[in-house]
Amino acid sequence: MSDVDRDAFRTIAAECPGFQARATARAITRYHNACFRPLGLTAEQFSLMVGIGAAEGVTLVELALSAGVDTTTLSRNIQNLEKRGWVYADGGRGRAGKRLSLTASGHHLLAEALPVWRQAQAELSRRLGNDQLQLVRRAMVALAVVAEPSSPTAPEGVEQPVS
Amino acid sequence: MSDVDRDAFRTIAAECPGFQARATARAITRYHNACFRPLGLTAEQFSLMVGIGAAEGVTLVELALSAGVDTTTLSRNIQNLEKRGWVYADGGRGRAGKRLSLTASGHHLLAEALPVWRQAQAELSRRLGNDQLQLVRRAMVALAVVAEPSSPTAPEGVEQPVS
DNA sequence: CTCCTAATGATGCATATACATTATATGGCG
DNA sequence: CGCCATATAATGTATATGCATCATTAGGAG
Repeated sequence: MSDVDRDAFRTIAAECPGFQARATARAITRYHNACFRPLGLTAEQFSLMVGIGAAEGVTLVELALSAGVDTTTLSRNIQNLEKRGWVYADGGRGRAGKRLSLTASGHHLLAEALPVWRQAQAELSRRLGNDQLQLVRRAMVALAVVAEPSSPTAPEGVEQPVS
Repeated sequence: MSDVDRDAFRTIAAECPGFQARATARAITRYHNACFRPLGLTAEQFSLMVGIGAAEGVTLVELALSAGVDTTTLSRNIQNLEKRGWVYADGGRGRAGKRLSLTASGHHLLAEALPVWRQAQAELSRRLGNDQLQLVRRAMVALAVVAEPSSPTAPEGVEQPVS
């Protein structure tokens, strides 16, 4: 192994936005998981329930698109929420789609989780500064957009779905 | 469900940095996975092998710390790389720690993956602009730092490990 | 020299993630 | 009215992730 290789590897480790995106997602997910743990809720479960509460009756496909998650992943995650009685699904296989809504139990739990999220958010804002927190969120939105395979300018070697 | 609740949920969905960090990490990981798929390599496997190649002989604990990943997660991910014959581990249980290095096979694979990564990186830079790409990476580093439980200013309810 | 503490690695369990594939139902066309 | 192409959900398989816990080993105290 030459020094050239080692330097190349160090450069990549320091510059790869994908590596950093994963590391950051892991860190903030651990943070939120710890916050929500007393409620028996994970960060991702909270996000999905918020997404459903924000648009009751949303279909599985719509929610998957807005969350940037594969429909098969969302299918299983929603099944978990259904098992716990927090989410109710109307409809199933077929063109109509599976329409999602919060149960009374789910709505109650989410009401308890809201102040927990607000405190966690306030703490992040205090540590990083509100301007910087908004800036990083918007920057991550922009990065996700250009990384999407459905972006109008796909990289070579990444096939576009024929529509 | 009142309109107040729905608006609150929409605000949270639009403002939560954790949700966006996960969505962005998923998107860019899908992008890199597609790039590395012809090599039989995942984005995370690439990142770990780059981390090992950048500091041969690094211990499992050190690599976990630099990658911001739990040691138990890294333990299993490294086992996967060992099974494939890309990584060699010297030492094991005990205070000495498990020292990691690339095998000849792993080094060869990584050499093939380097130009693939560079092209993917160049494509991202072209789409987002190099300044913006560097900005978002640095912003994510900052977010990860303040979200770490080991941060000097922990949020209430998140215990610090007694050292 | 022996024992014990602490650091380290691995495992059990649960959730999360996505590609490939299968199962199902529906809307439209003949 | 019946069939089928297509949209949708679910499942099989594999990787990734982390907490709680267990297993192992080395370093130090006595």
